[in-house]
Amino acid sequence: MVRGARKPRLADVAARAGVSRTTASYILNGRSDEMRISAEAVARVRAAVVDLGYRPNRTARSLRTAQTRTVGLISDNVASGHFASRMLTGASAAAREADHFLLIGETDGDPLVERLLAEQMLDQGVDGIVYATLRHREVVVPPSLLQARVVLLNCVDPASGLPAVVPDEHGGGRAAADLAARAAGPVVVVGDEREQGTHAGTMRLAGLEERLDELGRAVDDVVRCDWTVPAARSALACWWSGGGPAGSLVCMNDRVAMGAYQALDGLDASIPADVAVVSFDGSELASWLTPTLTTVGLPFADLGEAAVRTLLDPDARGSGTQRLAMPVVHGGSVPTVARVTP
Amino acid sequence: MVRGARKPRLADVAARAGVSRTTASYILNGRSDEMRISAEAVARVRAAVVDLGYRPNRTARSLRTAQTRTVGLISDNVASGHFASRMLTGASAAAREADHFLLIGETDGDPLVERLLAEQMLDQGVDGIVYATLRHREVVVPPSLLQARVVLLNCVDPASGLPAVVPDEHGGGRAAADLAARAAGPVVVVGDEREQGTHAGTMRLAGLEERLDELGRAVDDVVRCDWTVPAARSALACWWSGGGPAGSLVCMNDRVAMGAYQALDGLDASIPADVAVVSFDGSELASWLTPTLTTVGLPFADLGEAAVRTLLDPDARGSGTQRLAMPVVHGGSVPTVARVTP
DNA sequence: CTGTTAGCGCATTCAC
DNA sequence: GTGAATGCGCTAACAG
Repeated sequence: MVRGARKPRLADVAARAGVSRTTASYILNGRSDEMRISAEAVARVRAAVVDLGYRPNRTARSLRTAQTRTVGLISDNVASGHFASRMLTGASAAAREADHFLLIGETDGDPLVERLLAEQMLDQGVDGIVYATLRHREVVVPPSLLQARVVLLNCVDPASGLPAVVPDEHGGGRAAADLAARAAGPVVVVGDEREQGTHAGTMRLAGLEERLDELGRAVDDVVRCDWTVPAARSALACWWSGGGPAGSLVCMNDRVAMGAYQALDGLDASIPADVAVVSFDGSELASWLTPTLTTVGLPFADLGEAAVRTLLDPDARGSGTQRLAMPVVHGGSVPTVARVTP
Repeated sequence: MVRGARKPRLADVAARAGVSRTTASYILNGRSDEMRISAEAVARVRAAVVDLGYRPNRTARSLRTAQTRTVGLISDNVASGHFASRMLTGASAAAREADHFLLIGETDGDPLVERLLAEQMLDQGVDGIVYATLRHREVVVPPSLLQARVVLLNCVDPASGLPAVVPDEHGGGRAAADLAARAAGPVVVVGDEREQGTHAGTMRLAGLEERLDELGRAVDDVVRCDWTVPAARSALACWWSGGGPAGSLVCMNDRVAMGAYQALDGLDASIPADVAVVSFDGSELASWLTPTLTTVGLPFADLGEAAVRTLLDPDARGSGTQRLAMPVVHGGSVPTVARVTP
């Protein structure tokens, strides 16, 4: 690149290559074959691009094409979520793969900010918007959003019929059932399934019950408490002192499991010999506990990736709701199943 | 807004208000006074804007002004960091305050991706770039970045002299010393201060030693281990069995502290009666432990906010390195200081 | 196969 | 105080 020169324009490239701007434009947009441009012209243009250090001006291109190659992501609190923020990782990776950029904005749950953000993103001319939530739940997307292509991430809006990408909580519940069933004795759920209006709790519980039933087992009790460490700790300690012991604990998330560990620590029950513990989330916390926690993971990065892919996929209009599998993260909190080794 | 009509342009607004595009433009850009435009014209234009539902086309404006009102944030792994992702929250909030958007991209530490991302952001015409890292450390920013305004976030590049925003680890170390000194007995540091080439460890240790010295105390031992739960657990358990007990433990981060709790759990030492525990990070984990952990917090959201503010502040060219205070998050793991109540 | 031409929507200089 | 004219850099009809 010639130093000190101003930023080269397409016209400069064309001039240096001895072709017209049109020709140069076609070549740079990969339409040289279609337009049957001479190989020689192509070579000259490419050389000129390198010599001049030419980089297309995306703003100008956007003005012309009405496409910005950016996608917006509006969320309540995703970036603040200690674990859910991986949705951003996945989303930004998928965007980059498709030669797009990710614009993010957080509303902190404020509908006013939400509306503002949506309008501004629309003004900015994003090619689409991902509407994400920290917790898996039902939402009503602000009407102003609907001017753009929208994909829901970790939430659903039944009324709108918008495409959504969510974890398969029901399937996760079934997976948890298989894990919990490895231990004998009563299966006890820890955590209120109706926590903060999320879908997660009820769907996990439904899957759990369905699969347990198939296995000839059942949820024997539910210890209702908030999905936090201290709440789970005290609720479970209280429950334990007032009733029979459990064979396995199914915790609504990893923090609840941590609380359960702490409660069990004060009793004479050891994990997994006396009681098995399974939970949901797949956060790093699981690997910090002793024994490590077996947990049905939330595939946040994959969710974010799938959402952006769907958004950018031209023929994914009414693709409905994609439910991504929740992978089991194996730890030491459930008995290992004996395997037949030849 | 008239339904079914195409998106109104400035010309439409001007026509409806009976003025020229120029006049309308001045009014919308707040230059009506400067240009001494009649109040009546202003009112007519504003009314037309509302009637038509006019929204300026930012792409066109950008082409004209060579400003996109977007800032880029390139990081290694910030969005994946369970706690550091709050830098994004702060950064996006600060951007929005300044009527900008935040473009994010993650390199996962790959220099190639980094270069690509930088080039693309430059092409995109961002008004500036925040270069962030998950861990506080030294970096060498890719030269291609230097074409734009750059502010470093949670890292420094001594060679470049680029403005940076980082936590005040040294001050944090001093704060930890005051906390640790509340307990009698040896002060023991847990965690290798040279962990993964971060600045954090050495600076925290330096501040700790400096302040302890002022208090007539000292770091009596250092238990070197990775900054993870299992490493800290086993290292400390081993250290304890091989030497004298400690009066207070200063843990290099909250996970190390969790490991320390686990190690202490297996011994006869209770927190904080027998041993005080202080750590760094201020993550949520601190509130999950029993007793809750006293920790010197990393102000991630503030860091992100300050970085974008600095980037967008026209007269913050060579503002050097801003060190933001690490706020103490008080928990129950150190003895409370007796207070004189009247 | 290549060049001419005309906008995309806006900000701004310069006459009136 | 206002309006006509120009160009930001690019794409894409349309004509040669």
